[in-house]
Amino acid sequence: MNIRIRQDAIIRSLRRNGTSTIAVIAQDVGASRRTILRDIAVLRDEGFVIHSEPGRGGGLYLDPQSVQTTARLSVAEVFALLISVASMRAAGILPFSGLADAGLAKIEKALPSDKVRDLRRFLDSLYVGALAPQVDLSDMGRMDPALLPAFETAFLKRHCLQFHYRDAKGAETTRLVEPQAMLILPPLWYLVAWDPMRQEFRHFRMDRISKPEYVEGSKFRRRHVPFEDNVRPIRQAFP
Amino acid sequence: MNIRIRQDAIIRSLRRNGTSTIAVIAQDVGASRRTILRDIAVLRDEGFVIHSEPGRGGGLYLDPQSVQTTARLSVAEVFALLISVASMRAAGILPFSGLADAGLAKIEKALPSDKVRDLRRFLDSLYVGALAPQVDLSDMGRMDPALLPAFETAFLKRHCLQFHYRDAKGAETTRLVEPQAMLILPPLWYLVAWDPMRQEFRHFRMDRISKPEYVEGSKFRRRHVPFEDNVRPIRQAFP
DNA sequence: CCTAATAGTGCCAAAATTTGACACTATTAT
DNA sequence: ATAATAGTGTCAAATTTTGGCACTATTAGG
Repeated sequence: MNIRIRQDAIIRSLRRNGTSTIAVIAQDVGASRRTILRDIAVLRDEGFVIHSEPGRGGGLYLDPQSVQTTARLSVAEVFALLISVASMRAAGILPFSGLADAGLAKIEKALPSDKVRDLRRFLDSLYVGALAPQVDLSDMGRMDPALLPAFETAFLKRHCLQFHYRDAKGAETTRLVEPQAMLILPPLWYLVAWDPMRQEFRHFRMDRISKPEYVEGSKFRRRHVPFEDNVRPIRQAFP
Repeated sequence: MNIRIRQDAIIRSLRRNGTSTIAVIAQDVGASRRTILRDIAVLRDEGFVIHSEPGRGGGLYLDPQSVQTTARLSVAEVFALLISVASMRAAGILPFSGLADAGLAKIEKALPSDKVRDLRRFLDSLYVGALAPQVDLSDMGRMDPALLPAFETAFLKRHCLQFHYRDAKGAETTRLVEPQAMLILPPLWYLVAWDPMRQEFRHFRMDRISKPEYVEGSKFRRRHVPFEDNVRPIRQAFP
């Protein structure tokens, strides 16, 4: 049995029975007494506080406060959580916001120091998404909110996006691009993307995009070109 | 060698070299090509985005956005985060809820399974019954819709905007700025603008702005400075 | 077109790690 | 004194991981 699953079973058994003995746990999870002892040593090492009493009538007891979790979150995930908690608190409707903050503080602290810069850089693409779903204003009139999911997916999975694009002269073409960021300059939304056909970054007005679909497993080599060096000035995006 | 340690070494190697090949990594960490390939499959499974190109001149590239963090959260903290995200989603106002969910799913997965059940049960009863109704979307408010026209004009005509701003401490100042974008983190709106006096980008909470008026014939050139180097982190925008 | 260099997969035997059994020590209640 | 418990050390057996090999697919260059 997978060690992870077995350790989970041990914790479960301890919690269920309150106090337990190694023999009982071994029976419970279907492993030998020796193995359970080894696993418990590991769990203690990982921060679980497991009290024990030797002797007749003795046993094990899991300190309930010591239940912790480790999870590896991507910067994007941390950010999504940040947005969520910050917005809720700002709205004054988040109970336990102190706890949520404490949790997030831990997560942020666990980010390697150079990732703080990454986090800021990531703002680019988030700027966009952060705004996206519910902006319900006459502003938004010019772009179809139904388009957004495909773009979100494309950003996050880093897939190519294919769509129909009607340019300023009304000519319609099919594009296959690698999305880099969303830029919102009310009332227009722009997709900033690498166009591999033309080998350059382009802005696409969202209200001129139709039938988007993301193409899994991009057949184009990814651009690792720093964003800021390659995006054409915003000015040019304005017709 | 321990698989965790080896995977860390692979990530380190990828980050150090930017682009790399399997053969080089294998040399680097002292394992066979086959093993590196297996490890990379696992890393991808765990959320690392590793791009690859076959063929002569091909190789691997670790997407910097997939940088991950490990943090130990107590059950209470996870709980608070769950409430936050679930409430936001229930109210339909959480952007990138997919990401937040993914993050929380990871956290939950790392919790003993009975805890997860407890959390879910509690959450279901909580957000349906208590939280969701409190989220009032009409409260998009906090910002006066009457302000928008002036801002729209400023954006479109690319004029400077002057307004009164009351900061977190209640102090009121007059600002003259060049609007760049609107950042919407419901229910708060932020104006992202270049402040020529202070020579930096600033966030202004819209609900703290009053008496806006645009100044025709801006004497300031519009800034196209990349966001990431100049915008203060969103977090700091929340007092 | 051909060749070299690369990512990726399937298979299997060898290598390494984990597990279980057993013998042991120390502690405690009856 | 005895029974029941936590905990440790050792070693062979069981299981998992690893490396080697043969393979396919893709790409760049000659």
